[in-house]
Amino acid sequence: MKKEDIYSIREFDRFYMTVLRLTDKYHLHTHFTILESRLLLEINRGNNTANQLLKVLKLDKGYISRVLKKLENEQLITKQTAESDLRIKVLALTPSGKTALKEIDRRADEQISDLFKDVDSTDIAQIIAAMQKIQTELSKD
Amino acid sequence: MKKEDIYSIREFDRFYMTVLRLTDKYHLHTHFTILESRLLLEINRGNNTANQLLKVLKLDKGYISRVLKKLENEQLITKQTAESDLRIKVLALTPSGKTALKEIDRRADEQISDLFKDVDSTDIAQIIAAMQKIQTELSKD
DNA sequence: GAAATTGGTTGCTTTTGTCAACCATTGGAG
DNA sequence: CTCCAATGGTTGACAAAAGCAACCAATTTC
Repeated sequence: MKKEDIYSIREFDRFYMTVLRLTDKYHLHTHFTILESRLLLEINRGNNTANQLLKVLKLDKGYISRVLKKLENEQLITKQTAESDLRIKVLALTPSGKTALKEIDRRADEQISDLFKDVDSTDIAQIIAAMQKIQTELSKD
Repeated sequence: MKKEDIYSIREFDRFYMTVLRLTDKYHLHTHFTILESRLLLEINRGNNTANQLLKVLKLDKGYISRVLKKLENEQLITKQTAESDLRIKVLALTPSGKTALKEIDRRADEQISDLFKDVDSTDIAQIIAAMQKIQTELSKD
C-alpha cells in the first residue's frame, strides 16, 4: 500500500473522528447516552440479543450487559428468556422504548440536516455515494 | 434534505464509528492514549498552542490542558511562554517526543495497511477519492 | 483605567470502556 | 450417557476519556 494513500486515509480518519464526536451531541438534548440510544436503535432493527449487540458494536460484553440492565430498569426494553436456548435473553422495546427511540431519531436527523445545511444537493448525492463505496469495500471480507 | 439521505448518512456514521474505534487500537502497543498520540502529531504539524489544539480537536480546554501537562511531565513536549503574549505557551516536541511520534506513526500506518489488506488498489483509489470528497464538502463553510 | 475577553489551569464529576472471575446452559467427543 | 469445553450473560473493580465550572493572569476594548 502506498505511503501517501495511508496518509490520506489517516487524515480522513482524524477528520471524521471529530465530525462524529460533534454529531453525537444530539443525545445531550435527551437524557440518553450515546450507547443507550444506539442500543435502542439496534434492538429495534433486530439485533435483539446481548450477543448480537456486542458483535455489531464491538464492545465489551460486561459493558453492554450493564447498560441493557439500566434500560430494563427504566422500562425501555424487556428481556425474555428464549425457549430454544435458556441462556439467551431476547430483547424488545417497550412502548415507551419505542417512543424514546422516535425522539432520539428525530434529534439525530436534525443534527445531520444541520451539518449538511450548506452542502448543495448534487454534492450530497456524491457524498452519499462516497460513503456507500467506503462502507461496502470495508465490509466485505 | 431527503429522509433517505439522512438515513444513509447516519448508517455510514454508525459504521465508521466502529471502524475508527478498532483502528485506534494501534495505540495499545505503545504506552500512549489516542489523544496523546494525536496531540504529538498536531503539535508537530504546527498546531502548537493549547488554544489551537482545542480548536482542531474540539475538545474541552481543561481536558487538553491536563493531557499536555502529562506529556510535559513525561518530557515529550516543552512549553515556553510566548514573548509577544505572556498568556500563550508555545508547545514543541522534545527529541524523545519526536522519536515517540515516529513510532506511533509507524504503528498507525501498519494498522491502516492491515485494514485495507484485502482491498485491491483500484478500489483503494476510489475510497480515497470518496474520503476526500466527504472531507472537502464538510470542511468548507 | 475599569470592564470584558482570552489563554490556560485546576477540582470535581460523568461517561465510556476494559479485564477478569463467575454462573448456568448447551453441544460435542469419547 | 457423561464429562468437558464453549457459549451467553452477569457482576465487581477499575482505568481511560471527556465535560463543567470556577478561577487566575495577561490582554484588549472602550
